[in-house]
Amino acid sequence: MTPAGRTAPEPRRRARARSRTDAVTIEEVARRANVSVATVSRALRGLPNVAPSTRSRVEQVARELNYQVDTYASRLATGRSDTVGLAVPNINNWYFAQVAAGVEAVLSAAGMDVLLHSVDDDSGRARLLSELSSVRRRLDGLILIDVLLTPAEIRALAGDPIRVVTVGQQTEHFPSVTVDNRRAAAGATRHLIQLGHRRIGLIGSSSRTPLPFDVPDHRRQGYVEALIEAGIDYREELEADGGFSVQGGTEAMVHLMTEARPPTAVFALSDEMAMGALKAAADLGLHVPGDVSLIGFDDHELAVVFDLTTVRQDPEWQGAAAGRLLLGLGDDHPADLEHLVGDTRLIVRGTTARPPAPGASSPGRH
Amino acid sequence: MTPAGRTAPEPRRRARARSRTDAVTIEEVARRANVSVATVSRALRGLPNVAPSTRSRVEQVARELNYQVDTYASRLATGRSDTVGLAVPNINNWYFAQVAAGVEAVLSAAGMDVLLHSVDDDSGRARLLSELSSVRRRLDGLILIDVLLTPAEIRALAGDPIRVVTVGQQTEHFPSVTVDNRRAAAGATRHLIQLGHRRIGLIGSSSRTPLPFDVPDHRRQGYVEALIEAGIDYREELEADGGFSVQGGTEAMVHLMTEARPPTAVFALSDEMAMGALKAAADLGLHVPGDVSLIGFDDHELAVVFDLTTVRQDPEWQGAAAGRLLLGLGDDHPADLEHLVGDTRLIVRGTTARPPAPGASSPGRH
DNA sequence: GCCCTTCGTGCAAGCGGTTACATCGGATCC
DNA sequence: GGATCCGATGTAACCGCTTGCACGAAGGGC
Repeated sequence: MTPAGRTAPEPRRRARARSRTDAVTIEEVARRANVSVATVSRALRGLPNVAPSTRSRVEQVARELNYQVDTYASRLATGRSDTVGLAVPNINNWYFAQVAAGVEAVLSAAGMDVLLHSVDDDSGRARLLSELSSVRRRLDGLILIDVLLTPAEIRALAGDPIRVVTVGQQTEHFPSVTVDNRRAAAGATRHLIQLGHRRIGLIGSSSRTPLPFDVPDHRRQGYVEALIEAGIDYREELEADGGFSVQGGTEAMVHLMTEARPPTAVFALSDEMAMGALKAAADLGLHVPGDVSLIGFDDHELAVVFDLTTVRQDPEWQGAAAGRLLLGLGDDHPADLEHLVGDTRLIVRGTTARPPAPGASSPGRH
Repeated sequence: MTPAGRTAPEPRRRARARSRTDAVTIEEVARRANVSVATVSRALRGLPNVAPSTRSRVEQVARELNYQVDTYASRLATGRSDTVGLAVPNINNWYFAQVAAGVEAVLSAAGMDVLLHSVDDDSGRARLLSELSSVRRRLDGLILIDVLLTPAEIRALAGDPIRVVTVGQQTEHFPSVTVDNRRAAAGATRHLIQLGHRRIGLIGSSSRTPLPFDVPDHRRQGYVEALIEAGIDYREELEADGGFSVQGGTEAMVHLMTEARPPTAVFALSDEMAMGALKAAADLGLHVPGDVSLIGFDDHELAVVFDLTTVRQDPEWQGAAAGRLLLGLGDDHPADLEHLVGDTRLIVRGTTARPPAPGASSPGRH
């Protein structure tokens, strides 16, 4: 009556429909090379203790048969996947695309697979959250570009053997690649101040998420810091939300420049917003920098075309650096927690100049 | 003496160092739910013939234990990977990033993994070639964006169960998503002709690869076609290579406009090249469209900022469409070989106008 | 010449699922 | 009421590769 009481069915061979190409297996290679599968495995992976003659024979056979290891079988057996996830808010954004390119180049050159994971604010974000645990089950590494993590997520990841590197955002838990946004933004703002501007607008992004999004926050801090340092009051009404998009930049600029007392200079926290602002200025009949100065952030490929003054950073390098960091994070290096900081540099072009008139920050137009 | 003659070693349990998190396995779930692993597998995957009460109990246990199937084990067992490769020349390019975004959105919403594979002209391309066979062993699908395939590669892929969809390029072997580049380009050229232009330059890209790269070729064909139709001779000296980059566009424009008899209008085969050309015009002190008209192709996000006349296409839609095509390519649908053609539309903005003077194509400047 | 290493290989036990087939109890049918 | 079905489960054979351990053949040391 117990299941164990059944007569043991004799082993049967099943003619399972091979779903993929009837690819050659390691067994086939072993047979043809007159060795065991173990030897084939060792020979092909360059492990020691394989006679040179045997190795070359196996390699020969493998080549002839066009044998390719089944990565999934291998991954199952080893527990390693040589796959890293690349989580990015949205790849169709200049900055993220650049970073992604850098990451991909380094990682795929190292023979790793890169799993692209778009984490749009809403649904994607929810997905990451829910998939994080499953993700851990198939990834060796994870590169997070400007992706915010909740404390719970951090805890979950930190307890795992998975290697995590963040770009843009920085936490104390994982190695990271960032730039000194605060300082760079302060520098940009100082540039405007030195030109004589006192009413300096800011096109940024109010984090709509409950999580702190470092990048705009830090840049904003730098902006405020430079103002204070120059004895200029920070004015809330000079700040507008551009949502880090071209369109948003246009809207924010229209908003700022149609106020009762518009700024004489505007700092957009990204070049794309700055370009949108340029459009707004044109629409409003304002000359840049004649009527209003404008400075961006990124040194987007097209910034030079707009002759846009900006703060240069090198996102592709950042991505590559993140990739290298991840690769360096061998099982031996127990998370050195390296925090790389990329360069930034003020690039003065043609969209910034002295304010329209001396004392332009006063309401009188004399 | 034969190996088989050895005394069979008794089964031993190995305390293998679990490389990943000691994740809960299906076995653990089975034990706690008092069922067999088979039942767990069936219950969790929603297969029929599982008692509702059993199913919910299993689901409950799985949730409590935070069980996640090991995708690699699953993939090995089923032979399916639910992973598709996304091969693109370089993601840090507006068009490709857009397409990639579309692909990613559709595919990951369908629960598929997207493996990013950059195929830069040189090394990356070589890699694709060599990896193609191995790729087949781990991918269910492959989306090729503007990637050229050699006949050998096509043959290799076509003989496989892998589903392939191409974007941009079109072959008779795989379903594809393209736009009618020839017609769209002819339309753009006609627009210039109708404005009165007779000397129309072209900023394109001479395929440096031995393979035919359809996109620029087709656009160029459309250009030539429109010229001929209007009785205008095609002149080789009015064509310059912009390499589909901003920088290249600038160089090409400089080249064209410093010729003895420069064109009165220029058609750049991509917006990015057009923007580069805009820069060149500015550098040369030429007014657009006063001195020279300019039309692009893409309707890049920033085209509106430049007030650039262009031909709109929707790369993100194309990517999404490719993703859907791939998903629809079920094992049941035996390659319907659908060829989708996306919309294009002339967007007239401010960079095109009548030529500087009637008969501007004549050398005299009266 | 004998014992101990070192090398080169083979054996077979996993890795964690999936699934063909067997089993079993209760509902259905004459 | 007994044969028949059918739905719910369990058993265990894979999937294809990696790897700890065993083992025989040389090579070395004394």
